[in-house]
Amino acid sequence: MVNQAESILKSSALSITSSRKKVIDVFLSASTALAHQDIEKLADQYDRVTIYRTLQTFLERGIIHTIPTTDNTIKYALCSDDCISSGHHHDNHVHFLCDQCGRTLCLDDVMIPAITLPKGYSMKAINMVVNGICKLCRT
Amino acid sequence: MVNQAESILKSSALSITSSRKKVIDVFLSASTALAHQDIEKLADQYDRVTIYRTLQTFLERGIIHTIPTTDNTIKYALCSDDCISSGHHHDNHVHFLCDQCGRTLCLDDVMIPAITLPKGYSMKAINMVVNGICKLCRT
DNA sequence: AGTATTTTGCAACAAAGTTGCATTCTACAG
DNA sequence: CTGTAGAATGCAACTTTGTTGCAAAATACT
Repeated sequence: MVNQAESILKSSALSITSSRKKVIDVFLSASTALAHQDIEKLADQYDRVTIYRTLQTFLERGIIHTIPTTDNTIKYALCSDDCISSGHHHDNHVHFLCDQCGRTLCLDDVMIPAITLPKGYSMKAINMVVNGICKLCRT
Repeated sequence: MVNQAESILKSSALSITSSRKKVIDVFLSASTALAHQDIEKLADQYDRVTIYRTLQTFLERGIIHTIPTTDNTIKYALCSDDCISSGHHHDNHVHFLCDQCGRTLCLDDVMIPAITLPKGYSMKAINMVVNGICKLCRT
């Protein structure tokens, strides 16, 4: 059986190292988007700098993407399969940030509606982030 | 003639100090949203800490609001008049981040469309940020 | 004008992110 | 399977960003 992390690295033409596999595994087993700090803690056998560089590389290759948040933290999440394979990034679902538990979730079923920009503006990417209380915190 | 900065401070029941006036003036004369760093440079006669605290205060009073961005910077922008006066914040226009010049603009004319969240989620705020090339950079 | 209260600046600190370089690891040719 | 070029890692030092406590200064109000 082929490791999922390894196949992701292979399809991005990246060399397979234990730190990279670990970071991908962390994402795969996380149900939410992660801050740098979270990843550092969950992969604490690796150097802080290595995590920075790994995330940087993954961003460039489109393995992960960032989610803008209203607090000052950047969150990272794995791109969905079709997002990776298509080469260029199109992440067109809405993200949800729970004000209570702080988790960032991908609402894969909620698409970002189309908008019309004023004349002269061209769009390369679009992000939609909702703040509120998530399902788990309400029950 | 009454200073615009002073009237903003008065309507928020804040004491009028030169640093606060300066920060508001910086926003008033800026055509774009500003990062903390920008404000620090444009109001560099004041201490770094004072800028932090001033922005904090303005956020609490709803004089300014934050704009989430995909890079790791928070941008601040003045709230529009009706946004301030209504007491509770509703910032329902789209923001634009130019990948070329780095400027963050409020597209006041482009409203955020309504979306439907999955069952169990409640919405408190919503943000929509478009990345691309702005009007000025295209010409 | 005098005074209680708020705001500011300074200093010290904590956290986050970056860079250069020597060492180690990976991929690949032979 | 082994040797090696090139890539990735860890370490140390550093810069930037953000926070906290406290004394001095400024503001609002009597």
